[in-house]
Amino acid sequence: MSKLPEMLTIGQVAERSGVPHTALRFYEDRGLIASVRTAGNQRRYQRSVLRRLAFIRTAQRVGLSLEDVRDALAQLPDNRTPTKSDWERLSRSWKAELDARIDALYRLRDRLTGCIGCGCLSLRSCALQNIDDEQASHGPGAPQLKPVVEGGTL
Amino acid sequence: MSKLPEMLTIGQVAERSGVPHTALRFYEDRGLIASVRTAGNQRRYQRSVLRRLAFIRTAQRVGLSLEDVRDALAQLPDNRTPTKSDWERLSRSWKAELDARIDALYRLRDRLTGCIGCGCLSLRSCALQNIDDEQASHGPGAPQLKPVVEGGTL
DNA sequence: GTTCAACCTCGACCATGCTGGAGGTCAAGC
DNA sequence: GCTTGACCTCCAGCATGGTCGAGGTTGAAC
Repeated sequence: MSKLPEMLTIGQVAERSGVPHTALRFYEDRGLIASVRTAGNQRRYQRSVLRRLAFIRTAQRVGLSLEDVRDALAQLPDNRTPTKSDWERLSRSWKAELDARIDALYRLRDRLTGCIGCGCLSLRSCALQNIDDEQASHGPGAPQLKPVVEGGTL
Repeated sequence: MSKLPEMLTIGQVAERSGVPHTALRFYEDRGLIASVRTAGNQRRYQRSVLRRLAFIRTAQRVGLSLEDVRDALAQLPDNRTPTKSDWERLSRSWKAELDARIDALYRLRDRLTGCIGCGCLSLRSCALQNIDDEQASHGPGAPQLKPVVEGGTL
């Protein structure tokens, strides 16, 4: 019957998670993880931080920003075990994001693959031709976008 | 029978591609696109640059770095129409990269989704528990990685 | 009670992927 | 031949996602 939660030091978290201590402080700064402090001002982490970190790192590997991750994790309670509905909310919002990214990747890959099939020497009818659709809402810059990819060479 | 290739100015490329001229110079600097110069030192682009740009932007949106893109595009010839085998090489290398990313996204999503199913109140048997595998080779930092996610709260 | 690794803060610095401005040149239209 | 917008180079700056080091404190072991 452990009443004391057995907190982890930053060094232990770094070692166990594989995340450098510098990054741990950085994540804390950005609100992705939390710690409590000892009387001497040292960080102590709940074990649950390890799972959060695994989450963060995995999400980053697939191209999500720390801000995305922070927003998602913000839906989970800091101080209690997440309920099923906590999970459902997080999961739903992530799923949409992940689905969108998977979809974009598929389209990119399939277009490329399609180009092998079509030979791509005459691109006028090639699937790649319409790839431009993708940038319609891409960041700042010139307004947009007469779809002007004519047949020719890449 | 057009003998003159009808080159585009940087402003035209910016407008048609939606990529700001500042970014175009940046990409050229990094070797992702090429231009020729007029007698007066102004850039002129082949129309094919539009397709390269569409490619670059789409790839970026799915999380590939400019370096990745540059390496991939480097396999295409600058000065002639790509042959089928040029395309096949590019396509193969990209496909592997994209497949890997799609896979990572699927696993992340499915694990999350799986957690709804399992309730995730007792995580000891949850798929998320093993998510740590993913970071085994993740960048610099502490060596690695006793797999220490115990049952508990996220 | 001293030692010494591990911890703290703060600020500088790095890479990537750009944007924006200064100061000057080019080129097409009148 | 002059105007004017589009172009040029170079360099500073910004956001993100960190790392590194200086200078000081903590805490567990001896």
